[in-house]
Amino acid sequence: MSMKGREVILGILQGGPHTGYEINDILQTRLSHFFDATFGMIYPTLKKLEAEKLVTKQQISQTDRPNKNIYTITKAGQAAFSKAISEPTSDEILKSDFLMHLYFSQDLPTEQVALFFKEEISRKEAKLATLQAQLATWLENGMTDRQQITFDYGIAYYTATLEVLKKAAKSIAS
Amino acid sequence: MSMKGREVILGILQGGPHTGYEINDILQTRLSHFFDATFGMIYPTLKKLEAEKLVTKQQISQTDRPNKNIYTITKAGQAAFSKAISEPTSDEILKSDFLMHLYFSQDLPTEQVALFFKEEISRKEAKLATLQAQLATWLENGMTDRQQITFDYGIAYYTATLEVLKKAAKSIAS
DNA sequence: ATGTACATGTAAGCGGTTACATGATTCA
DNA sequence: TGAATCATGTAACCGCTTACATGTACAT
Repeated sequence: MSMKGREVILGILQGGPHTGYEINDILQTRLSHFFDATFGMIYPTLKKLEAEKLVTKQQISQTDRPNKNIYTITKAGQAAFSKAISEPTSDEILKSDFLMHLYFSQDLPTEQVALFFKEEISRKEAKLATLQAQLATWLENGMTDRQQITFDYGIAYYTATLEVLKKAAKSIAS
Repeated sequence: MSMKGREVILGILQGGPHTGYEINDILQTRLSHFFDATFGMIYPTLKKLEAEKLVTKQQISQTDRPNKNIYTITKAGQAAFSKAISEPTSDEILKSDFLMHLYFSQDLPTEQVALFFKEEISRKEAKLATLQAQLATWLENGMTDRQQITFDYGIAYYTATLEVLKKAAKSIAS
């Protein structure tokens, strides 16, 4: 079994105490090319983790901004995380709704397929830009060599697939 | 919302009647780089689809092999599929347990990380080989130009990521 | 006026996973 | 003798999605 939201959140908290909002931010900017998270998953998971005593919550009252909860990993949490990270890795999974549409698009008009391409290319370019924009800040705040590999992987993945997409988009238009 | 198992199975049945076993085979060989399916999902989905009258079942008794059920899409099923395929496409999602391990691997010994790399490279090479091996048969049985793009995408994706992985594996070993 | 950043939560339910159960035939 | 191919299913459960609910401050 692969690492779930539970273990991923513990992993982020290993790097220091954070609020749910900050956890989401890290996930969206640095891990978004290989994990997808939403608040709907983050907050309930944090609650469960607290109930299991794998993290502790510190409530901070703020006047100008909404109150916040800062979560800190416990010893038990660190043990749970160490165990998870040592487990063998499982298969990578790619789910592409765009490729699925394309695969079964025989009865769709060219214009509609062209629109699907346009949208997928935009989304990927945006994702690539977000990742590239992160590099500077990330290097300043401390990026390990191993994390750099996950970054390179993301760049290569977006670059290679965008190239196929752009070539194909041209060919179907003609 | 993206296409779920339900719509994917309807899409395959648009191409002709099939058993659950055959549906799995198509999914594993031609769509495995952008969709993941298991029997645990296929059979229950087929059952629901039949209950909703989107497909019909024909039972075939066999003596030398297990009996089988051949499913055929109905008009209502075709309508449901047409609707689904016309919907806008949603974001691609990549889940990589390997990259997650790598991202959080600071406390793991080099040898263990090296093993993770080795396993991930093997898995990806196997996937790439399966896809490439399909090409000939697929072209014979009829492959649309649009399906060819999904194939090219898979090859590019595996090739580019394998390259990053192989380079990185060398660098961490030293 | 509109959007973005900050900030947290719940309830219902879906869609899939995991584990189990069965069994003949053919090929190496 | 073991593995692969053919072939189908169920039951329990989990993990996440979706939709909803709320509110301030600041910038454009």
